[in-house]
Amino acid sequence: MKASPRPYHHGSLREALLRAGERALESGGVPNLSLRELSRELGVSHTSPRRHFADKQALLDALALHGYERLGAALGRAAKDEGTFDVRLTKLGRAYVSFALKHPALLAMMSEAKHRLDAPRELLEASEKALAHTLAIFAAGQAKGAVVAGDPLRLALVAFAALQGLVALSTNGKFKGESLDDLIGEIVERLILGLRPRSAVRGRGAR
Amino acid sequence: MKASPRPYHHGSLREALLRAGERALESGGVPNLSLRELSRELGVSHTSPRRHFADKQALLDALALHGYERLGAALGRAAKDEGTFDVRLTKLGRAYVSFALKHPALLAMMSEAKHRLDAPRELLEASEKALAHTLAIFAAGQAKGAVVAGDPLRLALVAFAALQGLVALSTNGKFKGESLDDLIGEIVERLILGLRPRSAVRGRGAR
DNA sequence: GAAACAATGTTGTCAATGGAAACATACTGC
DNA sequence: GCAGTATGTTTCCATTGACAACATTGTTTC
Repeated sequence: MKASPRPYHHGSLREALLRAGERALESGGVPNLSLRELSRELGVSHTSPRRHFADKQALLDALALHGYERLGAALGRAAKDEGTFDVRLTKLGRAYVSFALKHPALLAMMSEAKHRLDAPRELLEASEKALAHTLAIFAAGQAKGAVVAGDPLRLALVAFAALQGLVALSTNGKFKGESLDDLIGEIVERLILGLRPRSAVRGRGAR
Repeated sequence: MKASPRPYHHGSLREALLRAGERALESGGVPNLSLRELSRELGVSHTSPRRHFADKQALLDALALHGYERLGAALGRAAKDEGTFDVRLTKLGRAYVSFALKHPALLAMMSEAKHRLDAPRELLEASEKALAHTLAIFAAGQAKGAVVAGDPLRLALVAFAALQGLVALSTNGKFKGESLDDLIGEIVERLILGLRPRSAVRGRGAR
């Protein structure tokens, strides 16, 4: 179990803090994550985390970064360059929701951390990789003529908005008996239909 | 300015706490809202809020409730029974985003509060009223044949997901030069197109 | 191999916070 | 007027994040 045979006092406090921190985060959100409580769990003094993370936010940022790396990897696997646009986008959506269901509190914190004014550059970079996968799917879809023309970034944002909302709903859990799996399918399907190329596109709606 | 001429010690501490609390919330999120800080601002002792709100969460719940009432009213005005389905849905979307831009931290907190396991019943009821407006628009749209058939609740959830995502994006603020106003139009337009009735609907996508 | 050095962890301390109990004051209804 | 209640105060406690000074362990250099 122990990755390192205990090179130092504790061994690998930093990783242990990340593990325990994520556990605490998932069971009660950010306010439930206490540096002192983590220290107690790990059997170290209450200031030792400071050696690895300048403050609580630094630990959260590190957790968020790790989260984005895993999310990016999961989306990357799901969005592999195979199949039609519809299939790829559906798989991407399912992967996103799957991650959200497994790590709801982490994902919420990730989003918060990214939106902070002084968010670390690495975090922003990692979060953009997720969008990059979506972007690639759209570019490929346009090349095949499966998606309406236009700035792929803009279209990806449309899809991203829907996925984000999907996640918000899925974290909610139950929809009065609705099957989440079916709901994902329906949302992505509607999204795909709305993105199909058309001869004439109606006006932009009310102004 | 002062609503009541000062009937008691402070006058209307409860309302003052709500006002000051929302201000604090909008400038720094939940962790920035300190009961003691509020008390200082209002010139009362640090435990007086307890007479009106059992704990910090109770104050947050009250703020969230008030927020949902205002949001519901705004959506209700926007979704008035006039115009086509497209126009109504677009107006609803714009109203939602407008609210999100005016009260970003409040809206985020509202969502959190609603998802808490022990969220007060009133809060859930108030939040469902917002969805109710969307639902009404869909029911009317189906009656006119502007929307594909199906459970209106389910379809409203699809739209709600997209709007929720729209809000998540809009709170972000800037999209590398994209105009938010145009983006709203585009998202709602795509949503509408995807919801149009069709003769044959393709499969649900990858499983 | 020993001394300088850096990395890691500890002890002690502080201010701020949320929360609780006991007490004081101002309004209200009778 | 007077009892009762709503509102606000004073005092106190445990927890938390953060900081400084110190101790210990491992590494590097001669």
